[in-house]
Amino acid sequence: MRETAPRPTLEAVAARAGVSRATVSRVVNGGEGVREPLVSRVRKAVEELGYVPNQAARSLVTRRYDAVAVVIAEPETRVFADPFFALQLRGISRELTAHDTQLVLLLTEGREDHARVGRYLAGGHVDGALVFSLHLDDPLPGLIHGAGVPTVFGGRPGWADGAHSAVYVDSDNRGGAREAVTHLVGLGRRRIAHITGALDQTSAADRLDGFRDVMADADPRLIAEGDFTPAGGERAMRQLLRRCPDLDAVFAANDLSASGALRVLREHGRRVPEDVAVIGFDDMLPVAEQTDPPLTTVRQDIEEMGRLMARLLLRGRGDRAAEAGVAGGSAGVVLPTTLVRRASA
Amino acid sequence: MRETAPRPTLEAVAARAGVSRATVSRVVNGGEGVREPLVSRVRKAVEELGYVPNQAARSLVTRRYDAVAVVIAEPETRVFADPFFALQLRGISRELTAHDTQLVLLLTEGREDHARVGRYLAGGHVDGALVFSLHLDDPLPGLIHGAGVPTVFGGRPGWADGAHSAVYVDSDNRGGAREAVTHLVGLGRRRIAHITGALDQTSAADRLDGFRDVMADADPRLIAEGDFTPAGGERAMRQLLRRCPDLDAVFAANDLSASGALRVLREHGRRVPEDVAVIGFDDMLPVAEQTDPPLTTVRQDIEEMGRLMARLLLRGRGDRAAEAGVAGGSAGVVLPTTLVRRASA
DNA sequence: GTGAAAGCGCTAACAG
DNA sequence: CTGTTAGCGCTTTCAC
Repeated sequence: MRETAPRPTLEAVAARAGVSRATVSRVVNGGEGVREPLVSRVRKAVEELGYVPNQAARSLVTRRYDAVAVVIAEPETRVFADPFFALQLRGISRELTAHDTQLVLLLTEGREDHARVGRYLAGGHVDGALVFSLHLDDPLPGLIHGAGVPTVFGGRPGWADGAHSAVYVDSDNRGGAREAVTHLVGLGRRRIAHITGALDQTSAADRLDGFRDVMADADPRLIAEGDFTPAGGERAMRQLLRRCPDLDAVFAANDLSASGALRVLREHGRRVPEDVAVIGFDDMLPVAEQTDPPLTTVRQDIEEMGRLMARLLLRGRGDRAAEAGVAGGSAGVVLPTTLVRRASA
Repeated sequence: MRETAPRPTLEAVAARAGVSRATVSRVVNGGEGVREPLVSRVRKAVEELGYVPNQAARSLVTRRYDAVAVVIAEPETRVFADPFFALQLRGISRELTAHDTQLVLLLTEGREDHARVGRYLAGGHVDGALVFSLHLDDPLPGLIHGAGVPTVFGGRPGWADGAHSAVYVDSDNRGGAREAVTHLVGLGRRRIAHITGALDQTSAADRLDGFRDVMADADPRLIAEGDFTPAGGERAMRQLLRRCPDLDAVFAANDLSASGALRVLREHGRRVPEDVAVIGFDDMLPVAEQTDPPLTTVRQDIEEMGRLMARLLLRGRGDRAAEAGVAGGSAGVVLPTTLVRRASA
């Protein structure tokens, strides 16, 4: 990359407008306390020179960056192709933009990247971090902790040890699952199966808990482990049909696995919902509305979660990691879910 | 957001190691020209204090940022849910990471955001920009031009006026389309229709051109405008069936619209590929492999495109916008496509 | 090879 | 209200 063209400095603008650098600085930062003849002279000079403040210099003294990092761990490659993140990112982006704050996306693909991320966060680039902690054993939270940057987590973090406090935003996974299964029971279904998500993620674990809340004494063979993918859903569904051919309903941990399950059910000649009722989770429109039949599912407002994360961080509810040990106890915001009825259950 | 915890400075490390700031700086930046007793003393001090260089201060003097902006315009909301971007981003991210460079994602949702992006790019945050110019009339390229930052475009930019030169990476959209249609012809199909993409994007226009290359004298009613979405594909397919019930093949501008077309064909009792052969574009696995029947399609290596964009920028082939007017002529890299045969054609 | 000193572009007291 | 003066934390000549 070649050098960037030299840009005019405050000094240059000051000279051109015939004022001091301080005055230009004031005008550029809102113009408070500068009288009229000057303010427009300065504005004119800024315009003519195409002056844009150098953020590095500004941050050096203000210690503000007007930027927030979004950290996404991507151990499996599938993660980013998931519309889930796209939606959450959009929510975040919108909220940040409204606050004139930049979004810096940090993707990590493995442990090698952790150090880089830690350096970045500690190196004075951002005012805070939004972190998606995907897996229970993820070392990332610890690193971010060390960087001493205010942080909000997306989804309930996995470390239940209480050693850290954490601000996070999550959906009511357990409650949503409960509602789905209760709905199936209300439909008169008795042999209700569950296809789990990747159980090293809290969302999957919480949905399984919700299933168990309602089906306390369920046949353990009615629970098959999936991984949030259509392929995983297919695998799990085949397993279930083999183990319990008499099942009459399936609650899948997300819409993607539900779509896989639907495919297998069709393959086996089971009618949905007549023979087997199916409920998903997420209400990911491009999936849930396009399946055959359209999917009954538990909706979570993913974009709103993103927006909320950003809002919490910006409002200063972001947890200063350095103090985390002191406070103890987590401060989570849990968003409600709603059951969306379509044709599959 | 609360203040970030105070971090140790070079000064502190120097004091602790009993050397000057200059020496610490040298060690931190590779340790060239510092003798052994000192270098390890400094390393130790760095370690103990948890020192991380302040990038703002560093950039202020070096004028390097070790960061690259990725600018994505998102006029329609659908854009980001598209796996296309996810893949391209991953390619970019991987390449940048390999060069110890940060990825800063800038999402723009409308003209209001343009100024913000311009300021960001000009404000000294990044060494260059990767820009996805989605629409022909997008004002973004101009703005980025003004920021005077090296830039590589994703996809051939729409301004064909030759006023700007531009470095870009694109797929061989026209050639790929040609290959698809030629394949259909080879299959003995004679009434071949085309569902276009959003024609204000060069990729859609180029694919249409490729279609015409082979079907020079095609019945104009065999061309229906789509918009790269499944819904658009459905609409276009209905239109085509109404206008030309005798069609025996469809080339859709992407897999998503092909999936919509398949749905409509099934609805109308047309067998694929027996009655109507269908070919898509992209080879977006989650779509192309899951359709019924699996989709024959033109593959482009999207992730590689992203990687290549980053590589070009990093290698200094990035176009210094300030000089763009001088050079004239565009420097584009066009990646080959390959036809992937599945069941639909 | 190492340290001293200057200065990157900006903001924030502090005078006037 | 406006200008003057110090730095923010770092790299980089330039002497030693």
